[in-house]
Amino acid sequence: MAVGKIDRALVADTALRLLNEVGLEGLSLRAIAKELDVKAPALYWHFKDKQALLDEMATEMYRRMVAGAPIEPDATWRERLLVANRGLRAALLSYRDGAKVFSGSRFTGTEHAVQMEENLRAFVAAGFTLQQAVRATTTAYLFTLGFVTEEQGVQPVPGERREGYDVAERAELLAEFPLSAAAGPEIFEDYDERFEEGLLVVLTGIEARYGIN
Amino acid sequence: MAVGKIDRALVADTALRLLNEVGLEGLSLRAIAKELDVKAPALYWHFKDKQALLDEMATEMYRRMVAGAPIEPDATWRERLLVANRGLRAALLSYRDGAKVFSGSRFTGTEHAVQMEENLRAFVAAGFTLQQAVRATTTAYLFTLGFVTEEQGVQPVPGERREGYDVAERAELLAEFPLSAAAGPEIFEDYDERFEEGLLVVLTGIEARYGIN
DNA sequence: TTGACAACTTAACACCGTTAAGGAGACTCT
DNA sequence: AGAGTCTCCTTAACGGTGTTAAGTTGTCAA
Repeated sequence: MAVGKIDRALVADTALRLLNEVGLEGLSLRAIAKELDVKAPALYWHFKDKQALLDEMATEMYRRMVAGAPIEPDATWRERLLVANRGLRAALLSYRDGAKVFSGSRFTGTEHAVQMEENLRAFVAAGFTLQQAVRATTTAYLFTLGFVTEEQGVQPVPGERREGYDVAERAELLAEFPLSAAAGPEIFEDYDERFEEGLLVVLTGIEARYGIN
Repeated sequence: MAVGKIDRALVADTALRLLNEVGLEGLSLRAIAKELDVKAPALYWHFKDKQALLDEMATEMYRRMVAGAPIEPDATWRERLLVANRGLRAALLSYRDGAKVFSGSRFTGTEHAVQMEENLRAFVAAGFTLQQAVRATTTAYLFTLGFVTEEQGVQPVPGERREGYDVAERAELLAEFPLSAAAGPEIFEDYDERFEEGLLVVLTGIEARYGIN
């Protein structure tokens, strides 16, 4: 594709684009290399192994999430958690298998700490202890990660559904379990609304447990 | 190893045992087959592909979780969520990469619905609508899944730590971000306590949001 | 005794991540 | 200008992967 010079950012960007077409399983170094008009071992000049490339992809996803969901400096802790977690979900959903790539990787560099520091400062200013601030934010973060992981397991890409997740068929199988059968739509549909609801539950819990306005 | 007949349950059990030695990455069909004194293609007689075997493994993990964390028939909804989620975490932690295997798979059969049905019934009896019941339980479930996924990313097996997660080293790198640096132990240590705390936040949120005693 | 079926083996395919060795081109130093 | 060095890439190869096709063995039934 591209003929110019290749660097880490270009590789990561290309890999992210390809990810949406082939999924994590199909994301081989040879496929990425072909997209860059290069042979697979060339990638080893820029990354020590495939995991390092995945780490860079996750970091880039995080960068785009921060850019796509900016937080106002005077936002309350509630607004911060809402914006950050909605933004995280949106960022993960914008790539096939985004949650898997993200949660299996670690950030490169320390860039991500900018946002983290600002958030912690705001929480502490709002009356949280540092410990409470970390626990509150990670509880919400881990819920979001779990949610999207599950969501993408059923719906790899918004709109298309993975086979074997037909709600009607499931209801037949679970005929002896009426409540479980009836719960089908509540488990495999309406992800947007259910995410909001779950996030709200977590925020409500944080407020009630830590007693901050 | 074993010389007698092989069936799905034995394969899944053997694979789970091997999982703890080699991790998900090292869990090849050839390795599993060797453990059973059989060649790899033999496994295709019992499972249509590797994912089907992983599904059976996840189902077996779930069975052991239910057996290891029994719920008293007259337990309150709070007790149910506590026991179920603590039990889930314990079950996932008892296998290397347990959370990844679990969340990447789907249950075989309908056996899991027994427990689900009983839980939903109890929640509805306690005053939840079915929708609220499902949302409450899945919110807690997804938090637990996210938590253990992250936990096992840092600590593949309780006690041993993955490289690159040294808290002191991390604090140096994040010298410009004092709060983030100080948050290190709160992010990478004390998983037991932090899980309890997060779970409590979720339960508190459920109670407050749905207004059930 | 023949035939069918279950449960396996052998051989092979296409693909994977990764390493070793080397080569083309640009840059620097004398 | 020439030699040397460094960057960035290629070619070739290694051992491994999931999976399929075809053939083999043993067991039970008609």
